[in-house]
Amino acid sequence: MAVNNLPEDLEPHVPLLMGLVFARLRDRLAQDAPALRPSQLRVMEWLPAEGLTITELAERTGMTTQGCGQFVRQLAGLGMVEVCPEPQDRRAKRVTVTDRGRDGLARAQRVLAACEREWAESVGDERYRVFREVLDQVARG
Amino acid sequence: MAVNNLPEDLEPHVPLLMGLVFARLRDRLAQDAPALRPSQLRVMEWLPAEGLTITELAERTGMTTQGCGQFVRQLAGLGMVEVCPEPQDRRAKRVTVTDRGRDGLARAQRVLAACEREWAESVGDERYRVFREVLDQVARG
DNA sequence: TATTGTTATACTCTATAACTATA
DNA sequence: TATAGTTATAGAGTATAACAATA
Repeated sequence: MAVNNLPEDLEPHVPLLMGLVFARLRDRLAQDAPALRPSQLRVMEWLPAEGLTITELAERTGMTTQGCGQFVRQLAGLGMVEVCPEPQDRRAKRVTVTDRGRDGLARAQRVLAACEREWAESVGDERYRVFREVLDQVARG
Repeated sequence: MAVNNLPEDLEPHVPLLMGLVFARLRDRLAQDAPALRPSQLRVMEWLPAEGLTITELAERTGMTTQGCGQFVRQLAGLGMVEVCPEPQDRRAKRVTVTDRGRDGLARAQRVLAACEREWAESVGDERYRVFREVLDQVARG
């Protein structure tokens, strides 16, 4: 359960509001695309078709290689990614998305897209477009 | 370290962008208002001057009473809140913010406000106003 | 030596279950 | 019997440190 009944007159700060949005998205994903948890999604999303090594994936996601390795093992156990030795460098491993993984990702992305469409309809397309642009600009610093 | 170099042409989804904003805020708070961690802030913020019982605070924050109790104990240990028995109901405890807690909160709120001012300046006041409104509307559902 | 990945360990942020004391 | 709070335990999502294998 997340906070839901914000006092009408309160002006909450940005992280509180974003936390509520996160909770809403988490619930929708758990409902409609439960095969991947949000944290797993966050890792999977960065894998291109040709795959990446664990170190490369860790860089993309902003995690340590250790943390990333743990997620890769988890995801491999779920059949979402495949881990193969790299012939060029026998230290490294190449992580690629499986069909199952692609399906899980696609489902999650459809859920997120549906949420965004609902929001845009609720607040107005033009206002939502501005929201999206500002969010992107602020996030990129 | 969080993801920072998003590919220029990529259109990332909302939770990814919000995650980046969160990371930015977390770093700023750790730098300029380190006395309270974000999760502690999230609990403290809901305490009015007259205080609340743990059960009431748990409702406000959307946590379980157990989780809330743990934060209250932590915060009491840091001198940020004071926990007194309720004379009317000897089962209950009243949690109130101390001077130290008020100071920590005020510092954190100043940091958040400064971030928002910077963002507004960067993207334009009117566009930031729309962003804030849409975020509020989406968060409240 | 530097890099890739693993193992071991630990910390934070919660949750659930079982309990105690009071109402 | 229901409610306020605590204790015990656990799981998710990371991190750091130390290591092994390879480059």
